[in-house]
Amino acid sequence: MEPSYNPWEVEPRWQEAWEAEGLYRAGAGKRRDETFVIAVPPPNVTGALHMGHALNGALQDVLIRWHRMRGFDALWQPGYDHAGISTQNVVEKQLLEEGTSRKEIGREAFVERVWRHLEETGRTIMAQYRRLGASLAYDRERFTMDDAYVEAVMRFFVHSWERGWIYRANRIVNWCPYHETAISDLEVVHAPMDDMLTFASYPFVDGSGSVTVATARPATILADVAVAVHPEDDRYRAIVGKDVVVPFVERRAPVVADDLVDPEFGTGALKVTPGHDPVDFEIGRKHELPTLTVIGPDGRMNEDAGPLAGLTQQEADDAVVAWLEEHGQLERREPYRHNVGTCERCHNRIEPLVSLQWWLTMDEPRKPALAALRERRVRYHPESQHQFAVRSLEDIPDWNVSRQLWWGHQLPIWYCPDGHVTSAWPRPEACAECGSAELVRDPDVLDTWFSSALWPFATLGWPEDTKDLRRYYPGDVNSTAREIIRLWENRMIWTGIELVGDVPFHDVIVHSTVLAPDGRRMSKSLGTGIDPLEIIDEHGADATRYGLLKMSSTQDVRFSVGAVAEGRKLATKLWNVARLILMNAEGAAPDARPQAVEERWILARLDAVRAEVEEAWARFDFAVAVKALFGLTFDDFCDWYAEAIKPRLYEDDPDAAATALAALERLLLLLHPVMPHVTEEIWAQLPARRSRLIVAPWPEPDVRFEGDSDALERVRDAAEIARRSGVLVDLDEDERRIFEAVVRKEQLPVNGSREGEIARLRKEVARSEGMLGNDSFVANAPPDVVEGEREKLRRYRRELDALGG
RNA sequence: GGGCGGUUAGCUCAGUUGGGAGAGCACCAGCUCGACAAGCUGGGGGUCACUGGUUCGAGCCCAGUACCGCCCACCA
Repeated sequence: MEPSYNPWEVEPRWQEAWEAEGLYRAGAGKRRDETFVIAVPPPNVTGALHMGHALNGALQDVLIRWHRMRGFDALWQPGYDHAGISTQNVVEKQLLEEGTSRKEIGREAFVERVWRHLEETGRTIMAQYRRLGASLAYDRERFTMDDAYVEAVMRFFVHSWERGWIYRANRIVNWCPYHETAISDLEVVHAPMDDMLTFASYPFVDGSGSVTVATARPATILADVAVAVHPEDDRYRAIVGKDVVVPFVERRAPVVADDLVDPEFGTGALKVTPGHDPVDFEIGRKHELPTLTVIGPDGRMNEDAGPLAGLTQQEADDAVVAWLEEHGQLERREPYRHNVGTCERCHNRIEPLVSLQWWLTMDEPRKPALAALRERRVRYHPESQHQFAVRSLEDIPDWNVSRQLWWGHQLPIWYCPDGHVTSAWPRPEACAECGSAELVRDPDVLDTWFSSALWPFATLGWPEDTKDLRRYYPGDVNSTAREIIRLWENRMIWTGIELVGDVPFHDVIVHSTVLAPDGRRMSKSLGTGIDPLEIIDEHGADATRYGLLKMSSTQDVRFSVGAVAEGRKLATKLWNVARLILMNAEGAAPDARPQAVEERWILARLDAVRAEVEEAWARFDFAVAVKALFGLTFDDFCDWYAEAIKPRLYEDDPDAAATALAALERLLLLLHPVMPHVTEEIWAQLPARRSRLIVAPWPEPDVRFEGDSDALERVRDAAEIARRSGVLVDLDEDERRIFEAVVRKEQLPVNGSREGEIARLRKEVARSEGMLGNDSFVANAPPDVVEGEREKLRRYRRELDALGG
């Protein structure tokens, strides 16, 4: 073996070998009929692997590798999302740099351009997942724009249409003036912004004075249709029902009462602009007010803004403020910091605009999903996220599914010259109502998440009744970030139930958010991002996986290189102890036939940790499993077992060699899901290996040594006492042999003294006797706790006795 | 504003029905002994954020306070 472990040479070699040998494919090494399926959350087709992907990849790979070793027919489905607005954004920026625009080159050329861009630079993440050692079924890569996938999306839309779930409505939506499309609430990011709050007085028509309102956007005064006050607000009770004159446009508008108004804010009187504010839209609807629009899709003032038409909002704000000042209706302006909605892709300010969009009602579709969650047929982990998922479904608003983009799935909606609307796929020959053949397709595309929602089954061939769909659906686990629950997870659940007749998976892991080391969010714009590939390059994939799994326990965790370094240490240690055993076991074959105390003990420990790790994997507690494996390797296997058998290995004891190989084999099996590369590399050098470790059978429970797990404890206690006091307590022959192998005489005692140790033990005895002498404790504490305390007291007394205390 | 989570050693974090306060890193001391100096052995270091409560007993349970973070959100 090489004298030192080199992950940079070993890891890529195994990654290539596993894939070339077909061991990443679905069902590789299967020994039973049950399936285990995870569909990877499809990353953006233009994106690069970030820390969240790496963390999520590591923990999904652990589950996949573990089940593969257990003999399941395991499938980890890879692929990409076309990411409508995000991808369109990338290509539009390129066009801008080239001095042109999507509008200039036209839709067809633009879409072609996107495809070309993807061919050149897209689809890089799966290569990066390979570098992490992620055992995805790369031969099955899918893309949400694949022909077959488009079929599924079209079928889903027409199905929803036929169910009567699709409708078109003029509503106020979040409008991105840069992309010129509606986006959903979930795509809006709120950010603090410094504005001015303008106080303007609106005179009453009857000349009886005026009412003052506060606004952050004076330009929208042009679309005001009312002033609203809270019905309980005594200051304004008298003016409800009066009419005011809207400044600038000098339009007559009523004062209405509505409890949506917050009496605490500003003056307690609100100008009502249904065309440009969601709250006002709602007030307008309740009071049957007209909806006026003065801002266009490009964010500028439109033709209804009269003299201000064509101005930017900033310019229009200034013009209106100037008008107010001139007419003595400007009371004051003050600085005002508040949260405003921005587009999550381009960070431009969102414009609430009234617009005609397609919607999917959620009343019906959510019901079976809610039932599935309540009956725990789908379970979110941790439990707090389950509650959140349920609440999200309970409060779910209708889904705006149309986007005014060019990159995406165009709606299968057709208009005839007479205005009839039909939804069909493929393109119908003629209008169903009037027979006209001059059908025009709706230009809008579907929300990206409309297609993502089908991921667990469209990747398996739905709507065709394929062999894969029958075998691998429903899947088992889905793992994702917290903010994706409403965008993706819940939607997969109700579409799965509706379209395929069953939930797509039974467990949803909501993994931790990895923050930058300083506690801030990792983000490109903040410059706080850490590239997981750089971490892999520096420390190796195994170490990175270990570190990420260790960081997966809490809701938010700061990225710590220390955790990765710990993983690297573990890989090196494992490599070295394997070297010790292999160099001294020539000619031996792995055979667990333990005679000696330390052999029974390590095999019992290996089995205890196997059980512990299985339990942790099963409840998705990755950090606990990884910690147990670290302790097993360092403390139990290397520091005690390997040291104890060293003298026997040097003497070419065949039993020691055979058992050591068997124990090492078991250790490698347990570690493989976390550190696949270093374990496979060692496995390949074991004598009489039967298969690759990646498909080797996971160890069965080993009950032979039950009770032997404590066999070494006496030796460890003796070592402790010896180090503290220099006194060797009574040991039998085997125990003495181990003691002498592990504990070096010249180090005894390092410090402390017999007297000090006796004092320490006497203190412990006093504490223990105090507890046991307390009747309340004996009466109220659980019996096993009391018994445990008695056992401790007996041990302290024994040790005191041995020391002559 | 709402929801969720956090506050334990210098740092990053464990602590599983309430009963000995821990790991890794960092630090200090001593070790080239036939796996490993990316190592080995030992050591120092904590008012478990704060206040009150329940209990024989609280890092853990309850109430409140402070600070931090994430997610969500229609205060113009």
